[in-house]
Amino acid sequence: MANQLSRLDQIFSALADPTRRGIVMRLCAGEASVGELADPFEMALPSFMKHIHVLETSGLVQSEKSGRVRTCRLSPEALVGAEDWFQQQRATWEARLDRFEAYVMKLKKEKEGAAAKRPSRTSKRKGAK
Amino acid sequence: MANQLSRLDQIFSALADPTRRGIVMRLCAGEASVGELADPFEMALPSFMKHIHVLETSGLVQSEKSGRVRTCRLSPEALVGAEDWFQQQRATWEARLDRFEAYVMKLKKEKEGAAAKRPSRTSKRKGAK
DNA sequence: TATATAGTTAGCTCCATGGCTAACCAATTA
DNA sequence: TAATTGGTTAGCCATGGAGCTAACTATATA
Repeated sequence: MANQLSRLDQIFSALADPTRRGIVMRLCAGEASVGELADPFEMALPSFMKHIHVLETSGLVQSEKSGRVRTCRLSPEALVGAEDWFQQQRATWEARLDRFEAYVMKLKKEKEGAAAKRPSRTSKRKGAK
Repeated sequence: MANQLSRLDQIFSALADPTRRGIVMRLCAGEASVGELADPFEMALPSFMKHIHVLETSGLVQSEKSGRVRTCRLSPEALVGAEDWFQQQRATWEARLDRFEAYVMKLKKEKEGAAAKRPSRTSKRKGAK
């Protein structure tokens, strides 16, 4: 029944929608009612509420109702969780780059070792900003 | 015609799928052929190729074919772009928290000012790791 | 040249997503 | 108590995403 999506699945697919990113951005600035949140969007309320619901089940947003107004706030743990994923990827990716750089340096050294015999040729890299 | 999804839409929805996150993680460790990438996944090749294609149009992955083998590599700019989005959210969110904290401090001070008359009560915060 | 390998294309299902309207509570406010 | 406001529920529809099989192309290899 329940498709048992992983937490990251839910967070990323929640953030894949511009309306929902808009909501999250708005909530980063502070809590707000559903009406306030919906105001900037040209969309029927029920449609909008679905977005809120998606954000809630993803764990990005919490809400509570008092009287007839529902107030939403960000729950940043989820956001941070996703951010962590990127940092992990970057870590392994940068580690590899370091190794690659070391490898290139080694190649370069070997080349320079052999360069005494042949005319030298500097290697080129494109787009090194 | 072309639905003109924003770059972030594409990146996040690309990362919303565990197969595709798997591919990205694998590619963080270095380039690989489609076959190598597909190997760990129990999935027909055409289905798998769709994932590769999604990753390519999102800008997360680049590939080139030489002979009959297509080699894929990460293009990290896209990843970094998404990571940036989180950092921006976090920035505004933390700025708010700072302001909030300042506000709480102010309240606290005012309270302490009045505390000479009434018994003091320390405010509590839950989950301050 | 025949066979195997590595992708690719075409085309089909299924169901999740994003939007809508209409009708419906339940608190406020007049 | 009647009307308004703020949200909710139900249900419809169109699109797109993720998977499949079958058949095809192009490059290596025997």
